[in-house]
Amino acid sequence: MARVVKEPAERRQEILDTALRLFYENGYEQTSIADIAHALHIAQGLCYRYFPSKEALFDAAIDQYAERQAARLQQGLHAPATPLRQLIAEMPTFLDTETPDDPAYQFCHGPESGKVHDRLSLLICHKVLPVVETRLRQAVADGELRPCDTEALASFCVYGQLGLLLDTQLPAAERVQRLRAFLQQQLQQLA
Amino acid sequence: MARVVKEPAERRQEILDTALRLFYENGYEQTSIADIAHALHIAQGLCYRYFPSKEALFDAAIDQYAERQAARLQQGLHAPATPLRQLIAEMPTFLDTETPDDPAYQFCHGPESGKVHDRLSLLICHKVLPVVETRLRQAVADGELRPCDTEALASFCVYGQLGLLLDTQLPAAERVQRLRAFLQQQLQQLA
Amino acid sequence: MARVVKEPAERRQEILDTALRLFYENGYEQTSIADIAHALHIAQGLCYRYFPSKEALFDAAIDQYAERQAARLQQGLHAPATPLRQLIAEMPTFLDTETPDDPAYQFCHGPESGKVHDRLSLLICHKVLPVVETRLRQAVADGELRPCDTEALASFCVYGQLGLLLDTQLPAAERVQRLRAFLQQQLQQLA
Amino acid sequence: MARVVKEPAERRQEILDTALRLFYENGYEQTSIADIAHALHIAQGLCYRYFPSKEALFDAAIDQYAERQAARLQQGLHAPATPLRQLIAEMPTFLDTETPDDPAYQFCHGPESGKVHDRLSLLICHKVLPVVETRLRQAVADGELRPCDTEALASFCVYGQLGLLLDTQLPAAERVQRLRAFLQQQLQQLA
DNA sequence: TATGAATGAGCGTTCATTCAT
DNA sequence: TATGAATGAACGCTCATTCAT
Repeated sequence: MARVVKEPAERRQEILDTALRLFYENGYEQTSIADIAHALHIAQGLCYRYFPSKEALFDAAIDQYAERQAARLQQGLHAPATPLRQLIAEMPTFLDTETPDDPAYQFCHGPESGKVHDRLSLLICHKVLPVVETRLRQAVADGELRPCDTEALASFCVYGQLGLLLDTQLPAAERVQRLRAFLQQQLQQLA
Repeated sequence: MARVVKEPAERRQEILDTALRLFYENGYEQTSIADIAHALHIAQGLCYRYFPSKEALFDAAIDQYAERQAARLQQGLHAPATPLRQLIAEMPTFLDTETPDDPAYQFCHGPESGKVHDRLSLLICHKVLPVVETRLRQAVADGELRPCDTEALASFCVYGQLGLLLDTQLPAAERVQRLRAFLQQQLQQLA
Repeated sequence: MARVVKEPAERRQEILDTALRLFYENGYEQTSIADIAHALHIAQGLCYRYFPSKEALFDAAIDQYAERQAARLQQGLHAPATPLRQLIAEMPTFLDTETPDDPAYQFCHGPESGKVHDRLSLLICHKVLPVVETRLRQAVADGELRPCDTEALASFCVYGQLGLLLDTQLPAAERVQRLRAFLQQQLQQLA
Repeated sequence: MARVVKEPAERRQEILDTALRLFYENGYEQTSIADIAHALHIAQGLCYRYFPSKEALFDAAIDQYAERQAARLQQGLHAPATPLRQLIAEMPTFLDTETPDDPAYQFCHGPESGKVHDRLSLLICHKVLPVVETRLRQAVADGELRPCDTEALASFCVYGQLGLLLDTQLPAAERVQRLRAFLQQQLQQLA
């Protein structure tokens, strides 16, 4: 086939993106390196110049995605002089988004392969947890929040969303709205 | 080899138990049907009389385990005339236990293969959620709790624990204690 | 399951009939002993009381069928004082039949699995060949036919039909009719 | 093992040739992909780069062989200005040959596994039939042959040989000779 | 005679990974 | 950097066959 040469960083990213998509849509086991290479129009061997194994590629792909979501949230939370109220209003967005262009959109609305979705959900929560806890601690320091077990509170704020978010029975919009309302109410009681 | 004939129900349960243990200890992919059969001293083919595929065996195994955990919790929650306070005090036990004999003990303290542990955690939460919500609704009806979005509250009570429970840095005992304290405090505010 | 006891001969025949049907419809490899036993509502092990192996069962099944077809033809050919003309008119019936009750009907009109159909066709021809040759030799003795290589003639009369009979493009009725017309014409030239 | 890289077309042909030989000698079921790969000194997996399944490999192998036999006959039949007499004299060669170097030699004289031989015989006849019919139609057009059901005639000329050819009792040379003599005599009557 | 749970060997197939080009 | 033919080990699964009941 026509040999196409690209910048290593670009190639690497291409592979990560396509791998994540396929793993997410079809599951880890049901996605072979051949599938990924085929979708990218590259040779199988090329994947191994960028990642030492399939497992490493998978880990890198979901890790990068989770990292991005955590970074997005961090930006929102650390905007200077943003009150906790704001935090509450924005919290659910780390898992969802209303703009279909956002890669997170796929996460909540696209086709999904249960197992990978589960893992990704937990990984994102895992990375988001310290971000939220830091903000909560700051809120306590600022007097916005009464002193409490901020780690536990962060755990409930972050992981507690999963029950509703993973409930595929409910319309996505409703899940988000109810989460916001609930969180807002709870946090006000802790002020 | 000496041929041992057993009641189908007994054989089936044997396979489920051993399969869950091996999947949990070594991971889904790292556990072959041959491993399971070998551990049971049975022929590989016998597994296929009881489960149509490895995937189906895995699903059945984790499903049964999660179901049992949910049933355990339900018993505790529906003891007649038990106040919500009690509920709070017992909640974390659906994922943990102090008695090493309990199968749940393994879950929190045994060796674990991350991916299966993740899936099992979410599955248990998934099955426990409606149980808790039902109890919360009853609490509202009894005047123990102010009216609120019980579904969201249940989601936070159940899934919210995962952040701390999955934090392998903390000693298991501490995780449970802090969760209880936190939940108790929260629910009292909602009374 | 309810234990049903039958006359050995009857059981054996049941097994042969069902085996032939399944082999014919699904192919030899695609038909397992379990399939046959299941269709008969008997235990797998029972097949092995009547036939030593799957291969033996298959051979017995197609052999019996072919034998029957040959016997049918022989009756027609050896009816006392039947002229060769009659023979010609009846010949194609060894592979086909117009009565749907006849087991041969299935052969030409039912669903079929190519490979078994091929084998069965050749086996029937193989068994029919000597029957036809004997009749041809008698025809020569009776002066109905000029002396010739009766074995070769029988080969062409019997196997020669396969080309048209196996042509699934043509309607079954047409195949038979054309074969009769052609054979009749040919044999008249040899008178 | 030392890795040997070949042109895909060459590899593919190697596999086809060896597969046909082993299938023919030992039968379809008795020949495993491992056997074929072993005989070729290649890895089993390589067979699956060229053929999607064992069945597909088998079909491709016998199909290619039958196609070649049909092509050989076609050349002989369509030599310009060759009279039908010639056709008759050459007909049997589509299934047999006197030169041991010819792959067809193996077919009639080599070791054989009944079932594969049967299938191959019928497949060759199937492919040869239209070739012969075309020639017969031309013969009618040329006035070499009286008008008749050329399709039926072709069927008898081609498939009719099988009875003698498959008669393993007779010496191969005798089968061929008698077939030629018989066909020649028959076709002359149709002139 | 009949059952059906159990065996165990084998097979087709897949696929992560390597390497000659 | 990139290709893709080739490897080879493993694995899921099937199934003819056996045997305790």
